[in-house]
Amino acid sequence: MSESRETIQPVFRALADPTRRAIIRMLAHGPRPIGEIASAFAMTRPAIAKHLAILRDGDLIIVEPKGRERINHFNPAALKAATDWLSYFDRFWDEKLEELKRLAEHKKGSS
Amino acid sequence: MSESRETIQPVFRALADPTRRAIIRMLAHGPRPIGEIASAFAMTRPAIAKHLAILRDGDLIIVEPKGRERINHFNPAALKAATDWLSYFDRFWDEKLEELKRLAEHKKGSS
DNA sequence: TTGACATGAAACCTTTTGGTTTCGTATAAA
DNA sequence: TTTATACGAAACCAAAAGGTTTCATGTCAA
Repeated sequence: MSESRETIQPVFRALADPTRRAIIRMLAHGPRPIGEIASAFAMTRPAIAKHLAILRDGDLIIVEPKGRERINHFNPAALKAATDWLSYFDRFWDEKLEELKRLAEHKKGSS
Repeated sequence: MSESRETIQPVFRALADPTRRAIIRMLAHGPRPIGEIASAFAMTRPAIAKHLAILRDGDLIIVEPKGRERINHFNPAALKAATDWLSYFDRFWDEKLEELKRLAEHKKGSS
């Protein structure tokens, strides 16, 4: 009842940082080694390496060792956990909309 | 280009904590004052108050002052920003699936 | 008007986060 | 077989996050 899957925490955690979201967008357009990713940001390679570790933890990227490089691939399937969690609230939309509308009316009346 | 809206950061930040996600689920079933929310968790009221502040920052809840109570209402509309961000990646699904499939095959071959 | 209650707010503490610099190591290339 | 390159890993640091206890305040109810 509490949370559909325990795998959801690492995903939402990964999505919480703007740099990591930017990395996801970048890798969506094609796999890249760390060095190439790092050169696109105003921070050092080790900093990016940590972000990649967190993304890996959420299974959002998969690493392909290739010679002395390590190619990072985006794994869109991992986003499904987050999407599912969010879609649960679709059914509350109409109901809550009415509730909040009434609330706004009252507030207007008492101003 | 970087991020559809700057309003997305407070939303993803709010969603990153399991307690806050639990509060959202609770409030989806009906508005509640702080005290009632706090009594459902193994932490103090001020701790919950901080979580509510972060949720408010992401516009995920709206407060209705009512006498000496402050009723917290869930605002599902605020989740749209996150949903939209995620849905952008739907179009990469098939493409990446193939890419990762080939990757898995290669790995199998070289083990 | 006095007391109880629901809450906000401040001060404080510990752990996590997001970054850095420095160093070690495996692979590719000269 | 050197040398350059791409990376991982460790040690360190400041700031943010997630809690706590304590106190002040506004509102309801006797």
